[in-house]
Amino acid sequence: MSDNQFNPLESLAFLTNRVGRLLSSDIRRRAGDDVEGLYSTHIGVLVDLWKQDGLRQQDLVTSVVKDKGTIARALDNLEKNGIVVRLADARDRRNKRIYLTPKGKTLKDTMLPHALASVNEVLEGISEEEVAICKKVLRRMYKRLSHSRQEHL
Amino acid sequence: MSDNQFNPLESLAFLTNRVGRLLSSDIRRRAGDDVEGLYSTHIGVLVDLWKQDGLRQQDLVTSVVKDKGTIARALDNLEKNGIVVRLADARDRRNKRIYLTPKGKTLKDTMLPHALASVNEVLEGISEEEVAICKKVLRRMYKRLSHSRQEHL
DNA sequence: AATTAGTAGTTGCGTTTGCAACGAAGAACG
DNA sequence: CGTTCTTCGTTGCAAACGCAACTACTAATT
Repeated sequence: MSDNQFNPLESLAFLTNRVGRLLSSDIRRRAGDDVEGLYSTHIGVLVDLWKQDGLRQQDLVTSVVKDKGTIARALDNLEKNGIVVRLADARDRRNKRIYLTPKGKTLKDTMLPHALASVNEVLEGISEEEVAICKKVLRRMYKRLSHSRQEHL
Repeated sequence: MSDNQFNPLESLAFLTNRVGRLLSSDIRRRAGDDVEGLYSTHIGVLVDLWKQDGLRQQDLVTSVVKDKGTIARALDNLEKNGIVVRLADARDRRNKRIYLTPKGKTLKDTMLPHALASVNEVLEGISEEEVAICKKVLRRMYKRLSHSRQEHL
């Protein structure tokens, strides 16, 4: 059996899966006590919120690519720990807006360095062009997959 | 807050995570009834076995990048469904070798086309060179992360 | 205005997951 | 040999996950 038959699969479907999981756990390992009780879903949510505060819960579902229920419970957890608050949108009360508390904003300063250190160390020696191309390919895959996903729901 | 601060993170740690998950579920969606009861871990295990039959259980743990227990239970499931068998290695009876049954080998023919179709469709319009670079970067990341992971266990 | 359809979020349920503690088998050392 | 150390696999447990059913609210149609 030829290995070539598997290369696209092996290299992309499963490599992305595995690299993604390893990166998350590497970041957690580095952050250690700083992220006590925070798991990869929480970190994913926080990264989005650090980027833009006040997102709707549904935005997080789309972006983190997990189930509504999973996100709802992750937010329960973050809210219970005083890291975010949920506020109903005045214009459309179906929506809830998620805001970082001061504690949530502080967490950014403690965690982000670990996350950046992890990524930088892993990418050391790889040229910026190559990294840029890799990102571009992944972004494209992401875009198409999330479209075709919505079509089939 | 500058977005640049997030780019490496957003693009790699989380993109890989999300693309990986989307790809798995896309493959499952395409395969439909053919993969009744098979989840992403099972598919990951099977892809490895299709590539090389008779792997040790530990090899799968390393390659699929999940916990020992997770793999043990995934194999319980696959064995119960008559897709693989576990045989103790005669030379070192701590090891168990995992072999595909005829049913497991047949499954390859039904599932692999779906998996390949998914990947090919998602990559359409992206040049082979770019895909190759993307793979190279991911492989490198994978290698480093799995090393640093073992060091810290 | 009333009915219908659609969207956002919550909750119950069964499965999967990672962690940690355990047992079994071999390796290394005296 | 016998003891200790390591490696591979299993199992208990609690947390996280996806799915599906449900509620609350809004939009569209009549």
